[in-house]
Amino acid sequence: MKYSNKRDDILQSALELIAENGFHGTSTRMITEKAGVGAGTIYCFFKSKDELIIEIKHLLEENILLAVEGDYPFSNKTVKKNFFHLFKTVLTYFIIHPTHFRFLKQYFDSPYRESMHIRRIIGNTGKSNIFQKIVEEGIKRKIIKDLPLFVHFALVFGPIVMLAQDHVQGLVELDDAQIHRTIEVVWDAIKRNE
Amino acid sequence: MKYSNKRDDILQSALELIAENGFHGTSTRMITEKAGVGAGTIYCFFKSKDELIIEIKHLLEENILLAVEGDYPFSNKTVKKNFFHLFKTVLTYFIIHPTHFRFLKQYFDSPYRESMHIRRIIGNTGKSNIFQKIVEEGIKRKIIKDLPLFVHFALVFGPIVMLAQDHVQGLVELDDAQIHRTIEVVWDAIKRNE
Amino acid sequence: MKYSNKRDDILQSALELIAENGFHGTSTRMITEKAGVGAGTIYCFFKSKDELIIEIKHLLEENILLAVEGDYPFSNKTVKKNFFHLFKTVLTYFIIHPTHFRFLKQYFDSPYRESMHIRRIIGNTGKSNIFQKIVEEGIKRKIIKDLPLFVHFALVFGPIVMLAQDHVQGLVELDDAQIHRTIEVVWDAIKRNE
Amino acid sequence: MKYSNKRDDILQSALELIAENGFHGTSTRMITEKAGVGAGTIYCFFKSKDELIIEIKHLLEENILLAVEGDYPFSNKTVKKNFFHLFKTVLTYFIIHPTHFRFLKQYFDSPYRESMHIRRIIGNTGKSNIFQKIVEEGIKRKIIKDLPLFVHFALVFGPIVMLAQDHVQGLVELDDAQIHRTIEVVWDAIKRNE
DNA sequence: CATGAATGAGGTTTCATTCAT
DNA sequence: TATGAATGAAACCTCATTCAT
Repeated sequence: MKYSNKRDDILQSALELIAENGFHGTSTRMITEKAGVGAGTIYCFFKSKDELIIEIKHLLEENILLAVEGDYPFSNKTVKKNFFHLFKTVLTYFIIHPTHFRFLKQYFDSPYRESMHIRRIIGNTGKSNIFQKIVEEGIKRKIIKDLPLFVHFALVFGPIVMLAQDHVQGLVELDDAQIHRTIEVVWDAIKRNE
Repeated sequence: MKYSNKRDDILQSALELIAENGFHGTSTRMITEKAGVGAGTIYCFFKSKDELIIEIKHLLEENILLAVEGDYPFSNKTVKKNFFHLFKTVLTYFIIHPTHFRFLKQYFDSPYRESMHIRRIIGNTGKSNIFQKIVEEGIKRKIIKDLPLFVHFALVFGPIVMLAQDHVQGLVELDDAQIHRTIEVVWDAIKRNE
Repeated sequence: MKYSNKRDDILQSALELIAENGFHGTSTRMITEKAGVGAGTIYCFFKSKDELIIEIKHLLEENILLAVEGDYPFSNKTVKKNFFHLFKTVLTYFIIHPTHFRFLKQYFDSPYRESMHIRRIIGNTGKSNIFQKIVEEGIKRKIIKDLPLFVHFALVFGPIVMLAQDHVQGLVELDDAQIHRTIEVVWDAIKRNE
Repeated sequence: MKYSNKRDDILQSALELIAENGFHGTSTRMITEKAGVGAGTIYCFFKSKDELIIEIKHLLEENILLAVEGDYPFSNKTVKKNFFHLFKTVLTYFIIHPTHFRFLKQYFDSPYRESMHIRRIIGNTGKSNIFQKIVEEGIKRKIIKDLPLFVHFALVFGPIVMLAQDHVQGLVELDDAQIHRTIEVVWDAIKRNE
């Protein structure tokens, strides 16, 4: 095994507590108590509370990327199919993993790491910029409206985040049918008329 | 004048500091120093730091509502015109008052007041529910798609918040033409086809 | 009054505790408890534990300088009389104020402030460098041996520090007669033969 | 070999680190890392960090004693020659081994082991009290002034320590000629006039 | 209404030490 | 003998809040 159990326990406890109470509402003491380890054990694995938080962020990013890319062959499909897949996978991921969503929302929105933005996860980060590719191909093929990428991003991920937020807060229930209808509507926004 | 100058100074200082540094990054000491008042003076006007923050939120809410309603006669116009007015006013407000946007973003996203949500400002709160009225009328008249209100909300305010965020962070410049084009696209999403 | 009582209480408690237990053996908690103030009160007056310690050092330095210069007119006397006065005053000061001696010894010897040295107090600091003047005048008048200043310094203050240390540790009792005889001997070292 | 390599490595690392950073500035972790051993290995050889430090002190004491006694036949020589030999050897030892000097200075000056004193190394301790013998013989033969031993000690070792300190801190360069001249001056102090 | 000295609970982090391997 | 993961007490410091003025 790559890491000891305790390391994982700490990561999991921190993820859940921070999703619940925010960074500043979560003391290292709370984390270690929930994880069932000694108060100093965090510092066997992470240089500081900050590093722990950044590590969680990295793990979640990898996770989401995996969910989106997975074994789905983007290159064999139509622009519309790719778009539907991306939208559905991301929204579903947030609904299935509300804790991850809440953590990331706090991470990107808080002044904790000012320079980051949720788009970095799905949009432009690292090896992957699936969304950008879909949009650019759609524009080139005259399937999608010719708007700046950041507008497309806002049109697509703005609703995703807000719906996930509603769901996570228990204000609404999103089933597959509802999600599918919503994607159709967003597609109406970005697709070219006629 | 309704309030003493000192009270206003405290509110203004707190608003700016919190927009910049977040709730937990802003100590009462910072607020009183920036406001040029004594360390204890906050407690002449507010029961606690929390109450101060809630008061700021209320004031901003009123402000935005005023900007949206202002002297615009919603009842004399078409659904589309009303929608365009609402979208443009809200987004423009956030762009003109980045400090307000940042404060509210932090307020609603943080676990500070778990039960709140940005929709409460514009959507459903208190005396006003303009958005709801526009949507319901549009649905009744078969101009707007028949979707749950919360979906419409996500489709409209999701992009607004994300664009405002981009603008506030200095990632993009949103001029009137750009805003107008974006509204058209969102309208494509929610309007009925044919 | 320039400072509140509490500030003085903290200074005094810190001085005594550090003289007894050293810097690292003295926690801020010990200081505040001995001073009878709250745990955070140190930070009303000093930016950090370090600043508190530095402030104590400054006060002691001023004190010693005052004792040495006082109203003694160095310029009216012979080199030998001036030397006797300086030696006696410094050694006596350390004997009367063993706490001050112990604090300063720890301050200058510990790697706390590596760059400092006990000579700075009496020798070269700030406006005053009495010892240097005495030595230089003595050399010019051919009363004192022509050696580098630092050697003279070691010859004179080395024994002073070591005797004070003996006294402070209770190993010996130094009375005025003993001190006087000792000065004579040190004078034998630095004075020119014939 | 008497001790395992690891034990020696720990002793050497601790000596160097403590000379550089002081007792409290040197963690057991630093020592074991520098020594290239496991974190717990210290406790295979020493009951505690304190015991390790005391062991180092003992080793250094033995070392210095060896340097002073070496194969120099104190009993065949004059008081003055013996005195010169002792002074020169001790000062030179400190200059050659600045790490040892710094360690011992910290050890004796800190409240770490309150009861100790530098004199114990050379003066009165254990099997050896060379300095005492020289002084007593000098007094008996009317070569050295009839002063208490501790005064002689201060007169001789006070300057030694202070010069070594200057040298170690890089404030001065002490060559053999300089050392020799200095011994002459100290000798002027303690020798009987006429 | 206004102050600011004072508080002390609670925050993150360090570190000597232990113990199962 | 040797390890190093794990511990938890204790360190320094921050900060919302109080209260005598």
